[in-house]
Amino acid sequence: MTIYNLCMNEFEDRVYGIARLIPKGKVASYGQLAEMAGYPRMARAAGRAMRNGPSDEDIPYHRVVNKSGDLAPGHVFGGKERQRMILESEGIVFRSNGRIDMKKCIWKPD
DNA sequence: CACATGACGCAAC
DNA sequence: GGTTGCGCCATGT
Repeated sequence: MTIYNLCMNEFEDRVYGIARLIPKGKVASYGQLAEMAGYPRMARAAGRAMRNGPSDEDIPYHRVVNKSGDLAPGHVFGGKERQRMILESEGIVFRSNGRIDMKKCIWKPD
């Protein structure tokens, strides 16, 4: 166990705490979560955190997406169609290109 | 140690 | 709008 592991634990805990706050009908980007957690330029690590995260029902992993509005690679939520279904059922608006309308759906916390 | 890979993001074209 | 290349950081080989 190194100092780096400890920092990552802190980072991940913060990311999970923030992700939990994403309201239904909104989405947040990986970079956004990283920045809100106080670690800008850690978008990739945020993505990794989502992959390794605990199976906690309170953490809406499906609401965390790429900044350009595309979904997680197919092997995560049992297919992009699946993730899209979930998001659409929450009110997320998709564009004809199959990506989220980030203009409307990006989460802007107070 | 060098290199590749990935739920990323940005600038440049 | 789209593609490409590069920087980013943690991990894996």
